[in-house]
Amino acid sequence: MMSDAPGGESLLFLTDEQLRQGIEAMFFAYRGFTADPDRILAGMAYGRAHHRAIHFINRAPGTTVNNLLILLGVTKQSLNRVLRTLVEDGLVESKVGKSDKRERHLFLTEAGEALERKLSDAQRARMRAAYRAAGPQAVAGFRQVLEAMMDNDLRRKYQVLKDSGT
Amino acid sequence: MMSDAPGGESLLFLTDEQLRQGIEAMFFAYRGFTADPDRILAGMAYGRAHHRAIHFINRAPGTTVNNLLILLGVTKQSLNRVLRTLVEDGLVESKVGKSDKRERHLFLTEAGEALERKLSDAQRARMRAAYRAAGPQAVAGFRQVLEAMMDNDLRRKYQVLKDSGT
DNA sequence: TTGGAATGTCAACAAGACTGACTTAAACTG
DNA sequence: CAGTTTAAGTCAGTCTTGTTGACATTCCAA
Repeated sequence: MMSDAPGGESLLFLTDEQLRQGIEAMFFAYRGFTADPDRILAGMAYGRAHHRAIHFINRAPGTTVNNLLILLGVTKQSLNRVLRTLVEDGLVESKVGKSDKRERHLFLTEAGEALERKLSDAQRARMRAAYRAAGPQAVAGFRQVLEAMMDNDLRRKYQVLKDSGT
Repeated sequence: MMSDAPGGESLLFLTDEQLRQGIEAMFFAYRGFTADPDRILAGMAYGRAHHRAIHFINRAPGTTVNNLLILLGVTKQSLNRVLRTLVEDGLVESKVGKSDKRERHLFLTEAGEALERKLSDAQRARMRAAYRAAGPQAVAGFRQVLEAMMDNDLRRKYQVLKDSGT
């Protein structure tokens, strides 16, 4: 296993203690990462699940229900509960597919876009501050490690989203 | 801190699109981060909450309930349920404080340590693989951005843990 | 010494995930 | 065309993990 190159840098930073610190950093940072949107949503009848749905519908407008639940990694029953309230409240629109009428394509309404903006403004502000504080080189490393940490199938989906955004 | 060289890289990488990619990377990576322990715990009657408790009790043996719930960011009632099952199952020992009898000091039993090892071995293996794939420089950046993303009070607690481990 | 603060426990409830079984409609296939 | 598969949605029930509220015990300070 262990490519134990003697004296190399690659040994030093891979002690159990270093790895443990990375794990804890990940845990605490994720709390910060979700804190601002959570606060905004706490007032309304929504939670993190709604945020995630809104985020990805905004990111890939017209996406199907099936697509979305794979991306989110939840069951359709779980997603459906969330989606139903969002449609009822007029934040999301669900349109029957043109070529395949079994599919429902999802879009944000204006109200949905407004909430999306509010949530992602808050989250981006924190991200921006962290990026600023750490500097460009750190950001590149951050992204590299995160990508390496993903499961293979999710990494592929992430890449697709990334490229579609450019 | 900022090194805001005009026209430099530090402007370019802060577009909304770049920030959005960082947000999504964080989301997908966290899924990978928790996947292995989740799989292990799925078989037993435990979940992520138990993992977190076990992790931090191992990290700071003798810690009090109050300490732990601040670290975990949950209510004492929520933590208590988890703790109770762990004590009942003989993974955690709870000792009444000597100087202050209101406090309970928490320790892992041998069985608790065994489970801790199993869980953290899996999580560290993924972390190690990600670190290896990304390289030492990327790891430094990763850690910097994560620390900058934490809330202030959590960052302080994280630092204390980090120093105690060395 | 007494009243408030801190620590932890018990009970009840809500959000959000899960599985399993089922329906409807549309698309595909032999 | 009949039969199967796929996409979406629903209903019911369970589990984990979070919440509030009420309460007991212990400590400390006025």
